[in-house]
Amino acid sequence: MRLTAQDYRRDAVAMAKALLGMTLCRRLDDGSVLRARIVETEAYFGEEDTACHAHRGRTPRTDVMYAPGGYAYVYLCYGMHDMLNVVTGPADHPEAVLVRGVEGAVGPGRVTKAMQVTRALNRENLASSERLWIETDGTTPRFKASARIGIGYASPRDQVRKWRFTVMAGNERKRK
DNA sequence: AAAGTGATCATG
DNA sequence: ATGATCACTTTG
Repeated sequence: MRLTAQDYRRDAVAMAKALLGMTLCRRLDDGSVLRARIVETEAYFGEEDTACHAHRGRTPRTDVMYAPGGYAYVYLCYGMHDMLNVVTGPADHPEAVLVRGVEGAVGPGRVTKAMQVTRALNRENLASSERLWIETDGTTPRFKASARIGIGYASPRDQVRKWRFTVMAGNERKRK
């Protein structure tokens, strides 16, 4: 079942957990569809989060994070890797979830490479797009929380927050 | 351990 | 216009 605009309005931390076990779907130009289960995510929460790209305010790049939840935020990192984020939360509060891993492609740059996601999909509407969307089957895996990766520029307090979530081996539970 | 790569943003 | 910095990956 495909996520609707409403589903993306939850806050980024809750959404980062909820996305685990969901299926990232990508329709290519030739009509074929790639699907992969999400196994690792990270939450970035507002201007108050010094790890968040929007912590210095709205810029051309971060503008999409100020949209209401349900859009893709894709940016280029280190000149070679596209990173896929899911914008979440209400309008004007910049929150997003970085998709760090899917089954068969763990690592944010590997996710986009495997799923053929590029900056051409920046600002894509995940609720209505025919090229990129997310589906849930109503189950949720066990997961663990840890510190986010690659945010040495953030304040010590924000570096320590356990906003990285990774699926663990174990039994799935029914999502409520 | 260190290079590789280019957009982005703050500075001048 | 210039330059530092980067939600990383691969190679040695």
